[in-house]
Amino acid sequence: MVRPTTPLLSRDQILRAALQQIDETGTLGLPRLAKHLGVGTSSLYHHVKGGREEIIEGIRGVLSVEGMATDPHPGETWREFTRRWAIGYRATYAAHPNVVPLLTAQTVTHPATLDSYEALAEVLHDAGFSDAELLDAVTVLDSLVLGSALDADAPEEVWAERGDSSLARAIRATRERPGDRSERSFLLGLESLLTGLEHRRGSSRVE
Amino acid sequence: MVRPTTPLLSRDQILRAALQQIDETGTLGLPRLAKHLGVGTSSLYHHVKGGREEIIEGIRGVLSVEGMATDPHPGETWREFTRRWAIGYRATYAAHPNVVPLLTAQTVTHPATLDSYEALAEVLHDAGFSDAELLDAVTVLDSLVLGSALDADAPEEVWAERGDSSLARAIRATRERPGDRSERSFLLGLESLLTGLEHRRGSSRVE
DNA sequence: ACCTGAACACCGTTCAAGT
DNA sequence: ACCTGAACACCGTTCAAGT
Repeated sequence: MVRPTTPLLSRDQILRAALQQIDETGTLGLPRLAKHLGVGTSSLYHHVKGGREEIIEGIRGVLSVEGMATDPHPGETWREFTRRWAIGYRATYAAHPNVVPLLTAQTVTHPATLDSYEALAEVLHDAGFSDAELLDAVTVLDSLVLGSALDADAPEEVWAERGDSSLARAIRATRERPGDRSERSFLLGLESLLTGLEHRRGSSRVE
Repeated sequence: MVRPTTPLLSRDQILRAALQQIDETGTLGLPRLAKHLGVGTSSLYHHVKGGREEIIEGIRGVLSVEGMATDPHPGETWREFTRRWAIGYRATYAAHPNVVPLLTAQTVTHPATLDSYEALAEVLHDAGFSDAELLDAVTVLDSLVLGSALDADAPEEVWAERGDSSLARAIRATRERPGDRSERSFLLGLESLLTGLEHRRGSSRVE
């Protein structure tokens, strides 16, 4: 078959299959992906002209749409919105830990992702944060979220194998799913940051 | 020449050249690296048996030795040591932003890096942090540092091109080297975390 | 022990040919 | 517009051969 009457592929289908492959294997291989879709490798390029890079950026878009906050609820304070923004952002990436390293290796260009950052910036602006404060806030929140998503992925067996050490002992002492520890310390960090931001905003406020 | 009387290569030499190549080009290619060293690609494997992966892990080791704190100074409080640990850790990676994505893609196994985490854990333990608190502290600090190192790498032109937006406006309003913003918000976040940790330790202390 | 060159099994991307 | 198969220029890794 050369050109089917109804397309065998769609952009969305490719992104979904790619995400699944990354979740399952930790890597993205185009030949493997095409095979899984029952198609030749070069066929992918008809739906995703930018190739591998565009596929990864497309996945970022899918995840952003699914998990990142964009609109403040009525009556929501900046602190509530920011918390919701950060928690949603992190949860989405923590659910697909293997994609995070791929995403961090390339620049954010997807509109859905950028829109979500913009929404956070606007909420902070309306709450009275100055330009500089707002920039710091977005930056530091982004850092914590990304770092936490990477951490959620990190295996802790390395420590178990090290035998006697404070860290190994602490890990053994608090038996739980690694993901729980990662999430709990993220939430702890998030509240600390929110408090820190609130305090700083107060200190340089004009009105 | 088949086997020179004095070796053409050394492990250290390879790691250094690899780091330089990543700094300059953003990627690590073994054929390119070997060519730069004036040697065949397969020669690398005599000094670094684990190949590409071991080279990257070796770079992590070099950077850890150079920049991560391991021993508390006399009279240093846990907060002072933790601050120094985090700042050194981040500065080292921020100085080589291109290596960070490569490092986050693979598990930490280098002893020098693990030793540094262990040193932090011990300081916190001695300061009266419980196992659970200590684990949270190390995790959240690690997250912030890694996330900040990634952020330091992110170009902000993306925003400039977006025209009118709160974030773009804020970036234009605070003209400065991007690295400065990144470092400043890291320091802000760090102090917030330290305060948060101090507060939490107090709340669950026994003695 | 250390270097070489060839060989192996892969990559991602492009493109002419076909409907 | 959409799929194919061949072609291109790469990868990282292994290994026998050589000193």
